[in-house]
Amino acid sequence: MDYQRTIFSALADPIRLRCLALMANAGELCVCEFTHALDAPQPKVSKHLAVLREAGLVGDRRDAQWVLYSLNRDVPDWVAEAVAGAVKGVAGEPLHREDVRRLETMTGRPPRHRAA
Amino acid sequence: MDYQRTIFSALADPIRLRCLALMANAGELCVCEFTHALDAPQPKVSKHLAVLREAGLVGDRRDAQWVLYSLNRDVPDWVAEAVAGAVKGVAGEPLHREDVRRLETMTGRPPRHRAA
DNA sequence: CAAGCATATTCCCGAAATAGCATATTCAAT
DNA sequence: ATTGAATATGCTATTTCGGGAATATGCTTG
Repeated sequence: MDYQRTIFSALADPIRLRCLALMANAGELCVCEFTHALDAPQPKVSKHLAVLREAGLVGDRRDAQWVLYSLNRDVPDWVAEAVAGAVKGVAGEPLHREDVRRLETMTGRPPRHRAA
Repeated sequence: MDYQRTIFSALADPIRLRCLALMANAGELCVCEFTHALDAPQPKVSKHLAVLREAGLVGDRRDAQWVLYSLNRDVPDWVAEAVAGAVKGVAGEPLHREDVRRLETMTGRPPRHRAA
């Protein structure tokens, strides 16, 4: 039952939900993109992404100086369902629209390479 | 964004997840049935049910000396989706099977009346 | 190797969540 | 009115969580 707790605890934070919604929307993102879109301090963002990673909800890969995070699709069905619900819930929020806008107007975003 | 946090925080506890799974399985249940099925102290169960109620995930009604709790179906779609995922996740756990067994073998369960 | 950017980690603190125990409240029956 | 069962609440101790600031690590380029 610890696993369920881990999953839902990971979902129980606005910053983490906003990160998930951004990834659902834009695919792979690096930490500085989250930082910019959320308008939040980098260590804070980094720590929250670590929580998502440790819960197995996201994967990360290094590309040059960036670390790119993306949704992990390889999760149990019920987890995917819960995450889908979470993302839909966040997508309806004005705050999320602002996040998307800030992301899209961000300058100096890292070049996009293909994932493995 | 506080609402999302409330919902997922409510789901981020094993006792509460087990309660939800029991209700999904057996419909309306009174506190003493939860207490017996979960094999947990009554005040603890009562407080966790209060968290679920305050999050809007369950409803309660009084019937004579009992208070009956049941899943609230009148929630946003994304909430229903998240809860469905949670319940599925719990349903696969051995612990939940034991909860169901303890509930079914419980003696002195309150008589079932019809809800309004 | 030095410098600079991107990211992760550590430390400390205040806020919030949880458990356990005792006690209060509510209702039914006598 | 009193008793007993069912439920809720209050209190305290403990733990967990999130934020902020500083710092460390890793990668890239010159």
